[in-house]
Amino acid sequence: MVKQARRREIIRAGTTVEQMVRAISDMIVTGALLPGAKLDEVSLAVRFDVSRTPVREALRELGAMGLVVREPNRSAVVTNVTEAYLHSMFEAMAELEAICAKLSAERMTVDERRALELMHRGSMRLVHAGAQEEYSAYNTEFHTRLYRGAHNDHVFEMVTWTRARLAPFRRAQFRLPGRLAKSYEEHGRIVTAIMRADAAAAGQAAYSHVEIVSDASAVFATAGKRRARDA
Amino acid sequence: MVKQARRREIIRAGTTVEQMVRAISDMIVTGALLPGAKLDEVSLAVRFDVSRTPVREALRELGAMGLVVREPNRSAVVTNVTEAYLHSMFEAMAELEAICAKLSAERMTVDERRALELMHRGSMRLVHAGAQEEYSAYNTEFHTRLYRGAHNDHVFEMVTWTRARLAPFRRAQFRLPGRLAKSYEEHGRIVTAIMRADAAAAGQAAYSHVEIVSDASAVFATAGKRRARDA
DNA sequence: CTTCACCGTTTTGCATACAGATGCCGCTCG
DNA sequence: CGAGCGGCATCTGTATGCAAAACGGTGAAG
Repeated sequence: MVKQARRREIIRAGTTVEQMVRAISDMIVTGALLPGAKLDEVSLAVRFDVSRTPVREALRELGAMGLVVREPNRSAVVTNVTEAYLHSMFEAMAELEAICAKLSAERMTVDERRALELMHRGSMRLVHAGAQEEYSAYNTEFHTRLYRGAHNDHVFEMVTWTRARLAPFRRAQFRLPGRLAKSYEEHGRIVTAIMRADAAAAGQAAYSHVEIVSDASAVFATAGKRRARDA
Repeated sequence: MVKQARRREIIRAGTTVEQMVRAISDMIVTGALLPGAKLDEVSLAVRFDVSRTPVREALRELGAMGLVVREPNRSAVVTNVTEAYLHSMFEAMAELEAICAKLSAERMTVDERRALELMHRGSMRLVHAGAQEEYSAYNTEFHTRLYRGAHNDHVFEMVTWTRARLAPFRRAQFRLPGRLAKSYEEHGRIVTAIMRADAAAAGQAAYSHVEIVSDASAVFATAGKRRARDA
């Protein structure tokens, strides 16, 4: 503890709360921290080389975002959800994607449309190569472009938030054989509708593109007995 | 400060963080705290009879909810938004209401449908009486029933969150003459569609029921010079 | 008259200390 | 042998103190 104080005088060490929030939420989203994992304040404080005070603030913020669950006098826990809630998130995601696609079809600038189409075409090779990692990156950018193209900041926030909460539960997305090609084809349908400014078609294509999976047994298995409580 | 410690031994005084979050967010939502108002930690600490630590946590949580804006080394400020962002929230609200109405038309139980219709009919008298306060309460319950009737918890969270953020900007809702009757009639259209399980009609009726108003000049006026900065 | 710089005051950010709550483990008693 | 209980270890919740950053006002220079 004294060491810490001394160190702060020399290097500007210690992380800010914002950085911690980012770091922890990244760990949750990427699956480094699985649903059900306990986040005790002291360990985190040591890990980030700060005192418990900023850690607590970060955890509270994560709690407000829904990434962790906090009960009084108990450690924060990476949020685990019931299958019903998971299903509701996927369904909501489909609706949000549909809204974004619809609005994108109506509002994207010429440049945005062109860029979307270009990127989409350019990544066809990833499908043939079966490059899962790279395709996943392309996929993220594709969807982000849709979200931005809607030109509605609040919708953007909602969809980003939902996507983050959903991320821990769909990590193995492109592992299944043929999923890449199917995804790419569905993207193509969305792109076509947007280029035609066909809002209804874009919305439908985007809605059906979201795989509404409520089976998270793999994740639930690792989370163990927490499962029942988070209802 | 010593006084505080002594007092805590006698009465269980001091508010919990959760209570403070509730209290402050209520003040923001009801308009007791106008957009642009500064929330300094010490004043709040005194007001709630706690130290700055829990106040800071409450403010951080409110920040994560979007009700206050926090910049480094600066007081938290009740969120003010640009007209563009305000517009995006209203538009998002319309989309969310449409989703809820659509899903309600598909999924409400018989009891839920009956209760909705009964409440709606029962409050016709409020329109004739011009009872703005009571109508406002009915209105809130009406919409909440729609949100619940969608049977989608994540959508419920999003719509509740959006409504809370929007609340400070539409307080004078039912003041305009004829607005009550118009609102009631629009509700009627939604109810009818839901009773018929006509999802598309319910969605459209709900969408057009949301008045997309992006003129918040009244609120902005009180917020003063903060207005320009919150972009 | 305006603008910029400097210094004291105020306020935030964080570390630390302490009190209360929770959970665990062994002990005792039935 | 099992169930209930007490005490200890651990962890959260909050108060407090200190350092650093921002704000405000005054004065001097242009």
